[in-house]
Amino acid sequence: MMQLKNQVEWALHCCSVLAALPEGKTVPAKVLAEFHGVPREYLAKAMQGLAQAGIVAGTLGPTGGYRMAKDPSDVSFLDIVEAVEGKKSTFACSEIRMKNPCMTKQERKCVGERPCGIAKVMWDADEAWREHLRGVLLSDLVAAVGEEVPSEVLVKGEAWLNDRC
Amino acid sequence: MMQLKNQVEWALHCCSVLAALPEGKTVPAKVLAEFHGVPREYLAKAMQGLAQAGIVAGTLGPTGGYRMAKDPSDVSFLDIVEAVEGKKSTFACSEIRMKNPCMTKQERKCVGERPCGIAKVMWDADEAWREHLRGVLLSDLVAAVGEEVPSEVLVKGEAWLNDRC
DNA sequence: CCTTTACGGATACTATATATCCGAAATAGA
DNA sequence: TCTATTTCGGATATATAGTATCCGTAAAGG
Ligand code: SF4
Ligand code: SF4
Repeated sequence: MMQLKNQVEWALHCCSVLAALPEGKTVPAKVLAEFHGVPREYLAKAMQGLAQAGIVAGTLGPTGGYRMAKDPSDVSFLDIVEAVEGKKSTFACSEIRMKNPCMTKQERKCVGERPCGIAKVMWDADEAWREHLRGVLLSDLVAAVGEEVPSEVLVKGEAWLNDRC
Repeated sequence: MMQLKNQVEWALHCCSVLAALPEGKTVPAKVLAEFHGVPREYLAKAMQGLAQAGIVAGTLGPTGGYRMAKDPSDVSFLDIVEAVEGKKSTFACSEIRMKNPCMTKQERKCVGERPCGIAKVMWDADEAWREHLRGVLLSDLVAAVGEEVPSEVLVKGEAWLNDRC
């Protein structure tokens, strides 16, 4: 099916929340999970991925939780996606040419050294995908949310968060 | 892991073989599988996908097999990829906003009707990927193979195919 | 008539995604 | 100091999708 894990969607949403937070404030995974209606333990794994990538920072203890580790204008969609999904190409080449029964060992080696037309096209397509995600920043998302979501809803959400962390 | 099925690679290779074939000639799935060193029955499923998409045509009976159903300059990489992989977007949106506990039913509906910033970015990235694959034709691949692969290897492969169909 | 082929459905096996659980270390507050 | 809370990493279980095989049917050629 070639689908991104659902953790990617969650991570993007969580980042958009954290990026809009006042300086110094932290939100624990438990609250983020309840806010988005997703399983706490599994979301925690995604947050750990973001933390390892240096996008968010987790602080321990009561009053602990997550906050942004970078400026939102310095984090791209690609950074977030790759932090939880990994950086592997969508096209896995199994070096099928090497199995061709009508080539000698030497010919296999020769062909194997040359760049492959098929793989190049597929990898370039991946790169076009990444390039598009690289071009959109977390700050853009925050701005879009500010415009698209009614302010009363934003205020209510903020109050809800303040209420539990 | 977000990877294309290996059938995609096989399908691309098979198409590059079929597209280089002399007019009227057909190659059965059994031979294509042996030529690429992949399981026959599973490759057959991919070929059926290509046939359903109208890219190749299968003919029954002895001396039967597959041939191109379209001109190679009229078939894009995207056509082949989508024929075996499907057309679904890599980003599946689970309408997470609807689960937010601090919104009323009415507000959920309102937000749900507006275009979503996150989904739009992800879908646009997919479209950039598709656009790149749309731009490369099967005829381009055939030409590249003709240039990259030593002619003696091509001749040997042709002879190998002639030998069994 | 017999063989070969594509085709479609059913089935088994394997890898990945999804989800949960636990113990350890850190930290804030009583 | 003690307790509660949190992140973190590893281990484990379950569900789903990818991989692979099998079989019966229909069509076509020799
Ligand atoms: S020809 Fe290209 S796509 Fe095929 S196996 Fe080789 S490198 Fe991979
Ligand atoms: S906000 Fe966008 S990405 Fe998130 S659930 Fe809604 S449509 Fe999907």
